[in-house]
Amino acid sequence: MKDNGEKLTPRRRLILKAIVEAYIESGEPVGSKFLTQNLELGLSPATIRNEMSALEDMGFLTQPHTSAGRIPSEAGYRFYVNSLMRRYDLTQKERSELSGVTENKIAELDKVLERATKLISELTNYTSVVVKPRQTGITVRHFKVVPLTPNIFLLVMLTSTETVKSKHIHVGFDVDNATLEKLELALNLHIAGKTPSEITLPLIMEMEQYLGESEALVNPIIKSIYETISEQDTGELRFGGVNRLLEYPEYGDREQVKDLLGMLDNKDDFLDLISNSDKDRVNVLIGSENAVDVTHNSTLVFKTVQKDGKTIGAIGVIGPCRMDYSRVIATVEELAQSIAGAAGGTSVPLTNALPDGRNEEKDN
Amino acid sequence: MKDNGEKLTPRRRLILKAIVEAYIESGEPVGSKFLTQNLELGLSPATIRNEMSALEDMGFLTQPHTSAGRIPSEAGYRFYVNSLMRRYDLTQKERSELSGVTENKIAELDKVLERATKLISELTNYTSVVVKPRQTGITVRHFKVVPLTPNIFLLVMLTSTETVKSKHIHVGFDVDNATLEKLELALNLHIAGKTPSEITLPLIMEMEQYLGESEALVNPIIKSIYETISEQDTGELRFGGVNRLLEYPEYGDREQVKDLLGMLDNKDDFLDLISNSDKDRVNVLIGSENAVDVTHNSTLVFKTVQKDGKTIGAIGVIGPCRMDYSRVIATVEELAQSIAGAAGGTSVPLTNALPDGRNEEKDN
DNA sequence: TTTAGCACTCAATGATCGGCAGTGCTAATT
DNA sequence: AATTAGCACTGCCGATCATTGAGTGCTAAA
Repeated sequence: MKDNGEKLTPRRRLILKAIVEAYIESGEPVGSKFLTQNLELGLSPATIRNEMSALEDMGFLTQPHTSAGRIPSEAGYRFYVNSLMRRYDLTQKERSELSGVTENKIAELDKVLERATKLISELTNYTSVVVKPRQTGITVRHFKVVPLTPNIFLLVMLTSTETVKSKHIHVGFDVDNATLEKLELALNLHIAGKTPSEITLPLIMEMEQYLGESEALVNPIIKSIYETISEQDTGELRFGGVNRLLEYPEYGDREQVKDLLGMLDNKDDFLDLISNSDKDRVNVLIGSENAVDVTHNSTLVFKTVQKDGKTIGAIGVIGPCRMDYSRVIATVEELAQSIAGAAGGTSVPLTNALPDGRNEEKDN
Repeated sequence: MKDNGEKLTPRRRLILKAIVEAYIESGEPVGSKFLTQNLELGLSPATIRNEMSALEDMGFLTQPHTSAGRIPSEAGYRFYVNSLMRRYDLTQKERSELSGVTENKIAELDKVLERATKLISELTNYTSVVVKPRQTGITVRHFKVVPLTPNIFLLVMLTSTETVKSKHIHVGFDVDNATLEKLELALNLHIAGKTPSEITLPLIMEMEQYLGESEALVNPIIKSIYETISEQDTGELRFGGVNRLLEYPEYGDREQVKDLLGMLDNKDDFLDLISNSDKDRVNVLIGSENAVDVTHNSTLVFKTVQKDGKTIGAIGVIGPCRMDYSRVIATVEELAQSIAGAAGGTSVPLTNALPDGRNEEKDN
């Protein structure tokens, strides 16, 4: 059971690749007969069987039971993803759909991510996962105050994450517009650009002093600012196309689906996972490689979305280990880049996959 | 097979009620033996059997097969909900949790509804449904313009539905703050309060003229306004606690769950359903009473949320026909009222259920 | 090194068969 | 007239068992 994939004979690579791809497509264990028919080697089933047996010894394949064909083990998928997989070329149509996500320049992240959820799930036919990670050091960059009624006004905040939040502020007395303008000015002067820890008591008192008799405004406003920042801060996890999970026989077990869906509620593990991931490439976590318990029988493919060097989110796909890796990885990568804004133009390399399928090079 | 529920003997009502409640709790067909043990009538199984047979003839019960107990038919549930059910009294704890949804005066509808989704699903242990209906005649009540960079500014719009939307506007040239102030003024003067159909070409041209050399600003803005309004307009359908569906054996069929979840994508039927519903009470749609195909084996309990006489949303629960109606209805109603703002204080009557379970009155 | 041949294994399928929970009917009881 | 005891009947459920067939591992021959 040596797992040294480098020692793999070209022929074995070919066979492994064929098995993984056949299994990905059909979901049925792959037998020697099938391979002789669909692989253009002039080999008999017996030979294939020997090779398959060897691949099993090396840990790349397993047998569900003695008299069935082979299916890839996690190590098998891993080796496939790292070394065998041919990169899927997105069609023109797919490419344009993906870039369409950001087309009309809506810079609001939430909206973009929401569309991304839907699109990626449709294109891959798996359940999509979209994450907005927790963030620290968020500030309100700019304040606007909009009067509504004499004692209600709207506090509009543009945060450092480029999103706009607004809060209704109710106060116990009437406030005139002049006061509100003064308030707006004060907020932009004293509070804008400060992180919560920088908004200190002296600062608040200074504000109150400045506002004079309207100092009662300050308290609800500071509260709203905290709320806004912590809302932003919380992180978010959203799924799309959940019903697609149920298309795959590996999710026949109700419990598993239930647990997976339950992630929506306790999202912390997931957020940690994302924030500890490799920021530069598509991450592929196969089965138990995954740190989150409930996904031990699933594969998670995701990539963080970077903007100006900061992680503003992550998009990905969750599905059975038997997943169309090639297509999924290509799709996730393209979309992540499209969201990041193709401005930089530097093409990020795909995990370890070779670009053109010519993977059966002579080995050692 | 006369379905005339009024003709029901008090004893039969009692038996029907017991069967429905037992079945709701256990999910197993209810037999005569169980009833003699748990119902404090001094009756033998044989007598009960006769009565059950009669109830079946009237269409309130069915038998899954000859040698099983009875389960309620849709008509049975209906009669139960209309005439037999005792209203569930929320505990103090439940009540306070429900009212907590709106407690810190966050008037932003989206946020409230999102919390509602979660809460109602937790309290009832069914999947919750939250709807923001399509709306017509939406206007932007107030505009604010916030400069970001020389050629990007933020257009903040307060709509007639009390939500705040903002769009980044990119323009091909630099705009100074004075122009933006002028723009803001113009928007509030000419566009605020107008529905899309009232924003006519002459009006737009007037705006352009007023802005003079910055007329190029007008087009992207008008586009953003349309977008904002139509986003608001679209309606939204959200589920919460989807995994709870899988707890109930009636959703053992994968296809059914899949279709149900698929509703998230094509939400139109659902939105129609809500907008055609009774606005003043909790709607209970049992199985095929439901117009939407995929819910033919499910029950939908929902109530619209009114504010100032306008329907701003709907909340509800979806689950198997075998549902704890009493509790669900009470929860949905309480929450809908809590969201609407308990201000009015007029208690809306529950469908047709009598308030105190004394339903076994003498009949004709 | 490859391959043909063959015995072997085990999941899946389908038929058979009591057990059992609950019914409907009839006749006896109140 | 209403209720009940008795009893035969029905049909689901689970267990058992035989059959089938795809796929394997091994051995010996090419």
